[in-house]
Amino acid sequence: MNKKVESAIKPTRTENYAEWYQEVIKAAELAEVSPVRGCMVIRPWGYGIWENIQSVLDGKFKETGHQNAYFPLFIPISFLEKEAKHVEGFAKECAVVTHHRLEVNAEGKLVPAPSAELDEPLIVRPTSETIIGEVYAKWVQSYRDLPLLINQWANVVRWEMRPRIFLRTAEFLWQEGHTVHATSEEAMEETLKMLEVYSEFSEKHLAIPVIKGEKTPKERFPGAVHTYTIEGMMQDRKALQMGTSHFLGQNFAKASDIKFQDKEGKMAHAWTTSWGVSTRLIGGVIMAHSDDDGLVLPPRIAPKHVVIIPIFRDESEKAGVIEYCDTLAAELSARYYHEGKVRVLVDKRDMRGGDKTWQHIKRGVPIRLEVGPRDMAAKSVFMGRRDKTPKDKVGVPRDEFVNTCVSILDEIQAALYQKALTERDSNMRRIDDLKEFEEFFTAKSADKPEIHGGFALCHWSDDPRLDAKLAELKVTIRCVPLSGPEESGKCLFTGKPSHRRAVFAKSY
RNA sequence: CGGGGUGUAGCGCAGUUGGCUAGCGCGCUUCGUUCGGGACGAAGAGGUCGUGGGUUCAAAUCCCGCCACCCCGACCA
Repeated sequence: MNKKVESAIKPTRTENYAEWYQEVIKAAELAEVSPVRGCMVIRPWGYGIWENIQSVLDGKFKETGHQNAYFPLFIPISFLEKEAKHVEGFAKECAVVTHHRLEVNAEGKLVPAPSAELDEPLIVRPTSETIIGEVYAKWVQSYRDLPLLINQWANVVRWEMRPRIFLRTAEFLWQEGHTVHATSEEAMEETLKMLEVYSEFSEKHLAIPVIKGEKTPKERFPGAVHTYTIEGMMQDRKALQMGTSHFLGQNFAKASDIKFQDKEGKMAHAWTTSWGVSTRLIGGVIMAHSDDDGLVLPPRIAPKHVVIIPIFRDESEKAGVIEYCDTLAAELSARYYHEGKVRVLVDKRDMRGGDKTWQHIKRGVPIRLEVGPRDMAAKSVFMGRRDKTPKDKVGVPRDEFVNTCVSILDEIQAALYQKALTERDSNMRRIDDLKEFEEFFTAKSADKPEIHGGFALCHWSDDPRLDAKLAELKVTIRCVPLSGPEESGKCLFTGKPSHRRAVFAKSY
């Protein structure tokens, strides 16, 4: 009986990472492609993760003094035109609304009515700096109106040429914070404060270690003075930009004419910031933690923490087992776990236990309990943890499980973070030699590249030779880490003096 | 948007030198046997072959257009 261990997801990560990613999404019922080009349908399990992300972040935004508001989906084209770099950055990926009515033509087809053409076309927001700026200009009159600290939860549209579910879709969900300040210092403080909120959220809730850093001028948000980022490493060792926070200086304040009168009665343009994270985070969670049996969810954002699977032979056993499970579920649901309660599902669906179990494995539920007549008699539960192998299950006294459930969830959370951190750190290194750099980022088999590379910390300079080499290796500068110590060195590519290392990686 | 690939049942695929009523596996429904486990047997349900045109006695199959998805680029959260 030499049964080969088969993975629930095929292909595996090492066989074909890109395909594995999509299979996990399918198997876990997170999302699917929609009938609309480039857009995804987020299924209940995937949306449940987003709701948890939202609820935690929303709490943090409010703790840091922000309020939610909502601004229009449509933006007049002329608004976008106000900031030159901003136009350049977004114009080529904008959806444009040109008409406000349809009519039936001679062939019986619905077409935009020529008589209903808009005087000024509207774009569907790719981001809201310009429309919000326009409104803020009216709201901000005096230094007493500042700071203005607002966030909005919204959908945005960027007409992407190459969509990938959660990572890059034409429409996606996000939050965008937009703040206005009286001084440059205050705006910068806000920018970095929100970067810190993101980084803490990523590490504590998503269990993904991140590097906080500043984007180089080439990678900056269109119109920003400084763009900060958190960069996480996925299991294929590529970097994922998981959140950004922008110090916009006075660029947008000038473009939208956000002015205020200071204490001395002088007029001045304000200083603004913007910051956001999106449903891309779900893609990050998938790629950072999942294995060849499917999704693995950090408990703190899992839609369900515990799934109880009742096991019974026939109808005569059913009622008793279900009751035992319901009572257990009620007790567990009364326990506090961080921001809320323990989220429990009793899976009573009429289907085979094995199928059910595998489904929950593939969906990444942190703890599975299988409960049958024998467990009832022994006052115990049979527990499987998603951070262990599917066969690794243990019997635990029922009451002990109720009492330790919350700490087990914390254990799983910590284990996932630790694993991701170890993985990240073992694939991150300082490189001071160009040859080593090239080897680091070159796959051994060119036709079917294996998982390789990682984060390279290198000295650098702004130079065309560097750009050419990076383009050749398909590597980008992810950021210049904020915590990076000043140290003198030489640019890897030009030999010019450098005083700080940047993170180099392939990326999504 | 450039290069390559794919579109046949819910999913995975075969059929594609044009030719009977379009097939297989998984899944689904019902019944039975099993069952601390992704079971087995039997009987069923389910398809205008991505879409629009063309060629032909005859098109899933050949030709042209379009659309969508996947992969590799360029761009980006």
